[in-house]
Amino acid sequence: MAATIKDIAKAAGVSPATVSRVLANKEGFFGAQTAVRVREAARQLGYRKNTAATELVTQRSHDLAVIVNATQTNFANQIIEGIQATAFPADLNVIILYAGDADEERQRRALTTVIERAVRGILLLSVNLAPANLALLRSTEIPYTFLSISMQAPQTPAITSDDWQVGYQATQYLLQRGHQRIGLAAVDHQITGQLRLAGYRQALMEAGVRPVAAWFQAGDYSYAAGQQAMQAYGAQPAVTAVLAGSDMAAIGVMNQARTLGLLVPADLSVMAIDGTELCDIVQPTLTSLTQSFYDMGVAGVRRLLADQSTPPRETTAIHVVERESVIAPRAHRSDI
Amino acid sequence: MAATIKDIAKAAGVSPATVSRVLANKEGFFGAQTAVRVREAARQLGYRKNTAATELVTQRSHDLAVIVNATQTNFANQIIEGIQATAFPADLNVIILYAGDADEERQRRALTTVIERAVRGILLLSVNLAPANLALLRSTEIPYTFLSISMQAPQTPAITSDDWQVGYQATQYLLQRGHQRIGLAAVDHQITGQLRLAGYRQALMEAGVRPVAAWFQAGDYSYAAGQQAMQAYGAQPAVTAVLAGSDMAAIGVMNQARTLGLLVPADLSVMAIDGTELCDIVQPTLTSLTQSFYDMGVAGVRRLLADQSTPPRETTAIHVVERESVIAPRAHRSDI
DNA sequence: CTGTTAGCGCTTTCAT
DNA sequence: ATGAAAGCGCTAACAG
Repeated sequence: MAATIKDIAKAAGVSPATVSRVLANKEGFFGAQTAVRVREAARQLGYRKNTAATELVTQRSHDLAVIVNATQTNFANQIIEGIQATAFPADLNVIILYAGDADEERQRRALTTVIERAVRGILLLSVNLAPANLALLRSTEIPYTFLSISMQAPQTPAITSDDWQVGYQATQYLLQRGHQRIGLAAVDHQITGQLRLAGYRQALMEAGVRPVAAWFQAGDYSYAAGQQAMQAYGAQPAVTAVLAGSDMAAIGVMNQARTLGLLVPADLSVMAIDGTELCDIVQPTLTSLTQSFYDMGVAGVRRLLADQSTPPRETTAIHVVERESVIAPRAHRSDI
Repeated sequence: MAATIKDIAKAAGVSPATVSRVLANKEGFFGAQTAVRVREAARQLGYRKNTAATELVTQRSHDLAVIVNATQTNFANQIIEGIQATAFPADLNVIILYAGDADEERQRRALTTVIERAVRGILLLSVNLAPANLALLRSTEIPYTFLSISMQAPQTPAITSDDWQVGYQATQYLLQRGHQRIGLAAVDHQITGQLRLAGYRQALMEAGVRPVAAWFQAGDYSYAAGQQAMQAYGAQPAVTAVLAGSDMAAIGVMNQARTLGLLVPADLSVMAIDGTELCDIVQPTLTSLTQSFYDMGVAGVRRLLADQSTPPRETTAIHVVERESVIAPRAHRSDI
């Protein structure tokens, strides 16, 4: 069996309490030579702290849980980096659990695991929690925050981009480039997609463009959803530009367009929402409405650390990054 | 404060021991009606098990730790899926921790965290552990296995592809397609890269081709490394095909080739090692030496669960997936 | 500065 | 089938 503080106490000729104090670095509560003797004994015995015992008595964990959607969104890493960078100096360990976005049972297991561990806080990374699981989460005292997507339920704390503005500003950018017939592809019917759709419609209306139903092709932000949307637009698309719900979806749109014999951006402009490194490695590079994922992670940790009286919804910055996939539309038959 | 089994015991009119037995489902150690009463009381009080207490007394955790390289390799998800799928039925919770590949301090913290929690096993996902941290890991009784990359140190358990075969079979494939002057790009000088290089050289030699030093461009498997390698080959490359150390590196090679005015695969064939979904979404799609990442995850969990007497090194299957980026070389000036 | 004491919440003999 | 009691390894008053 592993060595305990009792063993160290015996070896160093002090009491367990003193060992505890030295090992926990309770400055000023032990003498210098005692410390040396204790630490030496600990080293010799290959002592490892027993976190379970500590947490049991202190009723406090040093862990921050991140629950991630299993359908790995490729921006999760950026958020996690932000989380780590902020948690580390605050002496918090970050533990990550995968949950299925669709799999309610896996969600429940992940939640139960971290709740029973009494973690310091829970960050939910683009996971759509089933109602029962949301209730479970709320039934605890553990602070939590959704990141990247928010829940329909009111008062659910979340840090996201302002998704209405995402739709609005991206569409505005395309309008400025001279597009009028603009498609919106692969955003869902949940709150995130709804807001983006609303912003998109508003931007069109303000420009005097009447949105056409067929310009909107809902989907689940995936590569396949992008492909399907483009398939629906067809080889002679009514739109001259497509705004896609994610980088992957945008790539799906581009590739499908190519399959249909269309050149991007010459025949069709494509704009992505997210702006991860994928935008830089595809050809042509993808112009994007870029989200501040790293900042979401930072803000998420800050919020859990802060007292919970802050407003529940918070947004992080967005901005357009121009790359190669958007140019002015060429004159169309109908425009001549 | 949260309810404990004592509170439930009082509410249900039984002893804490009985509550414990019911809640832990120790079949046959409690009566049917008692169980009902206990469970009802637990529900009413919103009882949550205290994992710290349980682990303290049972000296056993239900957690499996996965330590992941922070430089997020895009195949990590596949491995993690395999881990989850295997751990779940074995009643193990998977917790994931990010460590820096280069950052020794972050590695140490991640390791310490899981060691002090006395997790059931540790899976190291393509992380290159600093020597001191490897020693730390070995000093515990916790079973561990490296996944995807192995350590130089002998007797370090690892589940990887057979990297010599990776280099050998990929090169053989390119030779079969008619290439002779074949580049190897963006593999490192560690054990993984060395083995691939050795396999690559062997395949060339067997085909009667004398490897030229400049055909080998070492790197760190990254996109940038791929770009740099291609930059080194130049606009009139001596090679007709390049085998890249990862999917990202292969994309770096392709894009840089395009920048240099070369068409892939018409002017230059490119083959990737890994075979993740990236290969399918780039244009042209990337022919790859595909690794069985999901299986690595499965095998990793199996090994931790099994007794530790199995041979320390284990390999998973590899195979070539033909896509569009490799064709026969065109006749060269020098060939005419 | 250090030792003594009393648990944290749970499981697990050992009785009954 | 159930209860009493002991204790997992640690921390935190409280004395001194």
